[in-house]
Amino acid sequence: MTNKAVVTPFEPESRTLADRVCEKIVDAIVMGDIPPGHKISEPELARTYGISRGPLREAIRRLEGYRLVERKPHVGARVVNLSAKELIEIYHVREALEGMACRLAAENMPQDEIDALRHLLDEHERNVAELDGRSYFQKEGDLDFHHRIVKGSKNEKLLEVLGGELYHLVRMYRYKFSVSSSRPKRALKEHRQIVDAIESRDPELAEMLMRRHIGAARKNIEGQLTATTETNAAKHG
Amino acid sequence: MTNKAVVTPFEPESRTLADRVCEKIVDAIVMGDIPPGHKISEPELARTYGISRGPLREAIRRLEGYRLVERKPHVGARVVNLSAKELIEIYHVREALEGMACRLAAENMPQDEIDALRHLLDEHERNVAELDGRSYFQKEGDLDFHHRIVKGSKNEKLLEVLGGELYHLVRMYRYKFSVSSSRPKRALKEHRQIVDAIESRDPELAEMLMRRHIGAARKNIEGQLTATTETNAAKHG
DNA sequence: TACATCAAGATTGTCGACAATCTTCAATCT
DNA sequence: AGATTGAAGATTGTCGACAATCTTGATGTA
Repeated sequence: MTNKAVVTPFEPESRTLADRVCEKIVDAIVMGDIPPGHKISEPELARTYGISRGPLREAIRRLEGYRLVERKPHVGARVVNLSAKELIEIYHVREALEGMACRLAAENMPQDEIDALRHLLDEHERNVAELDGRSYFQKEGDLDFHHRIVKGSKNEKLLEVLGGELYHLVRMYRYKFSVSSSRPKRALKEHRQIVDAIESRDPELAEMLMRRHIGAARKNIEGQLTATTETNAAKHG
Repeated sequence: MTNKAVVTPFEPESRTLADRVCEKIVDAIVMGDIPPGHKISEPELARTYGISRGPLREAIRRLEGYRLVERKPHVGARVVNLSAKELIEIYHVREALEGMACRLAAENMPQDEIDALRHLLDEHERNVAELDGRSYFQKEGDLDFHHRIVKGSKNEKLLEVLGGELYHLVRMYRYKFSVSSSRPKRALKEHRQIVDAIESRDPELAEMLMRRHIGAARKNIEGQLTATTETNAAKHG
């Protein structure tokens, strides 16, 4: 698990212990260092990170808020197990929320942020050309694009919901399935269309394009999952 | 199986201390017993509820998850202050999420739940007729209607997001502004149209009607708020 | 008078220990 | 043998105390 404590020599660490430890555990879970379904033992993790159980419990409570772990009273916390059904559900939620975010961005996003978004897409295009897609940067870059649009909506609650409960789960799924955009060129084209709609200040079109974009990704995933399910059925049947 | 302690004699309070206290504080905040902006003092509340600071801090962490309080490190927690801007934001989020919920309900809601929903509306109609609207039952009943549709979508994540971060805030706003449906008859008619669309298994129409319904409520609120703002401006200007 | 400095008090963050509950596994009974 | 009961061990829930940080108000100076 790449322990990592011990050092941290020059760090004012103005934040609280729970803050830092929570961040570390989030990464460990998202990147699969702590596997899905794994028990979260308070004494063990407390030893691992060299802190007491108090701040650790605070961190675990936040993980629960991020929906990364599930807790049962007097039993403990386990890392969530990612089911295909839940992944589809998340994409439905994203379709609704990011569609609305895109609509609002077409109304509220400042021009300079739109320009920056275009530059980001140019950069992505270079990455896609160089690395032929399916790269780490492509994955995180896609999230960055979506995140900027949500910020551009100037709706704090949208940002809270998407960033609080959904963001980490989406990251986790991507690391697990490496599914991201298996069609990077198509996705990039759709991204450009979305920015065009935002810059044209056309909320209806912007929302529709974003919903199609996410809906297409969902259908793509549904296809992959049913395929693997059938494969497994063939194996075991 | 049937173990479950045989009888559950007089509330063994199988839940944890933090659970129960959290519930009490939620009600206290939502109903205005603890006013917006008020400081949440850990020692004070611990004395009030007769528990230690440990479980109380756990409860406060959950309140933070519900967005009912905001916490700053080394400073403490305060009850959120409800701004008009935030209320509008929440209605945008609801429009997106409940619109999607309604679409999915048109696809997945079982017939018996649709029937129950119709009965609920009949009951509401009686209440509206008797009490001439603006009653407590009307407020909670409206939330009940919306809640059932979200459950009917059979999408757990939708239920989590709406129930976890938004539900309590909406309740809180209603208690504070007593704004709810200032047009109960109109709202009831819209509710019936929505159920019709769901029963017709028409996802497009169902989503559109729900979005219009919530959008209308938002515009209604926007009107009231700008009106009061102007009044205040006139007063103080 | 207004502003900066600093000390006292209070509050939050952290820790270690005890109590309540759950899990495990061996012994017993049908 | 299979199921059931019970005790041992471990884990979570709860508590009280100490340390670190913030807030408040008084003091002194320009």
